[in-house]
Amino acid sequence: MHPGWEALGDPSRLAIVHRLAERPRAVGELADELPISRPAVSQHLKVLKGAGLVVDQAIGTRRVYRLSPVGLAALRDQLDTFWRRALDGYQDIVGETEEIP
Amino acid sequence: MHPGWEALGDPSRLAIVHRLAERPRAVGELADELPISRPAVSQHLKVLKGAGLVVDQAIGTRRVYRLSPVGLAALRDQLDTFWRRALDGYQDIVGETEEIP
DNA sequence: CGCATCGGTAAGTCGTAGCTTTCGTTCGTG
DNA sequence: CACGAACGAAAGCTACGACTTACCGATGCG
Repeated sequence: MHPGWEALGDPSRLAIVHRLAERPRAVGELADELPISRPAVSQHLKVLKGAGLVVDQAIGTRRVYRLSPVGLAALRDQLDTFWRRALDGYQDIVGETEEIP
Repeated sequence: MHPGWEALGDPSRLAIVHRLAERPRAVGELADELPISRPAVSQHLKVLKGAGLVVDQAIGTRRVYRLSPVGLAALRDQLDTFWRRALDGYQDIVGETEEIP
């Protein structure tokens, strides 16, 4: 639903991803560690879930969130494509400087 | 100077990166293809440059921008780390379901 | 030299994303 | 069954970022 890159663009959401990379956590657990309120964390998790970067699991009254490998892999692959194309362009600049002295 | 993830968070900047992935382009060239004005493109390029995602090269009156491999690799590696940690967490959930029946 | 092209900077406007507070709902527990 | 814990949803406020127009410096060309 959400573009994915915009999800990681926000500092608070990136911080959440960092915490979830260590281990899965509940909403309140994240809110305790971050300088924002718990509803704010919920809103961010909603965006991250919409982008397919996290998945949630209900355990009693708590909701445990964890990173989603598929969503992260999609962004990583796209970034990897950019990186490869950037290398190709870097080859060009070397070739040009030799051809146009 | 800029966090890097916020740079790719904006749709216009992501579009610029997409174009630069095809081939290096000048500022006006990008502005013609995008639905925003040329100064807006300049501002976005400034952010991307601050994040180390692009490098510029003056050719006459024109300024040609191209993707920077190092900046992109940094983000890709960090995303790859997230992905690997996500896979580890996925292993845990399988183990738990077997241990707590 | 003027003149045009190309691009960065400054100033100002406007929308929206992020946050908070409040409320409603679900689930576990005594 | 009543109470508390945990979370999501709604409403409202505010600050910031993305855009625009206008201006100015630098380079190339006749």
